[in-house]
Amino acid sequence: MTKSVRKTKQKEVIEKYLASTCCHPSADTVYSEVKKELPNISKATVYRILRNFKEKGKIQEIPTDVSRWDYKEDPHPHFICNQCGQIFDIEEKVDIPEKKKLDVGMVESCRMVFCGVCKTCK
Amino acid sequence: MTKSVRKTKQKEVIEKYLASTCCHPSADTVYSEVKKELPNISKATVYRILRNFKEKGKIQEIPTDVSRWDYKEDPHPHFICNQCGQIFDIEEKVDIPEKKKLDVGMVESCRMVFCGVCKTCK
DNA sequence: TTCGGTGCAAAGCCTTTGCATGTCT
DNA sequence: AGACATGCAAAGGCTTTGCACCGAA
Repeated sequence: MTKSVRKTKQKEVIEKYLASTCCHPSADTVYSEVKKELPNISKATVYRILRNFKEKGKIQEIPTDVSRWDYKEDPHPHFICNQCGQIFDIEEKVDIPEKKKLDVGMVESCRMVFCGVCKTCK
Repeated sequence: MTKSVRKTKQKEVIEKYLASTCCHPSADTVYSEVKKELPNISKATVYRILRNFKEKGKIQEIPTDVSRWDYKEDPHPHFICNQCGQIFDIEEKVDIPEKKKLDVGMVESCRMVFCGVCKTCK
């Protein structure tokens, strides 16, 4: 694993793209988009940088079959539309038991995904 | 996709195993365990049957990197220990917004995974 | 007999890794 | 210069698919 201590064009462009979009891109989408600006970038680099960003807490991974990435530092739930497949951020308060004590142990983090049909599709 | 209308030894043994265990097995674990009783069963069959059970609502898929399977009909949160990797069922009430209306749309289902360190590991 | 289910092997997909080359500091 | 990051291709790991054979109804 890289230590990710140096500034590189690749990191810069990927971070810029993540910050600019609100479409919760997959690694593959990040790759295609960033490739427009850096035609020689490799998929491996995208994966490595996304992993790094995640470890730094700069982005969070949304657990779906295909991992998608969210440019937000604070963890929050997501809503996946069963019809169009789009992913939405949930801004509304929904009792996330961060730092909560459950019987089995202390909750340090929590991933929450809601599924349903979004307004547009309905 | 199979229509899953016939009783087969494979389905029977897999269901029996799922019902008997509380270890949230992965597809691969199901395969190894069931293989003891049905040495000729193939992995493809295990995957097909697990998918069927899920579609029937007989089991639920827990979203992790590797899918694991839970023999329960009612959806409930899970707790994954960061240390030993074990998965626990959360019995305690934690406001699951099933059938709840969010801004983006109507919630039909919800997947919730808590991470932390379990009592035993601590 | 019929058509769904199974086993096997191959293919698919997403992601990671090994290694030589390039490049920040 | 030296450690770290990247690109490329190959390998990995999990899951699905194609196809011929098997077997429940």
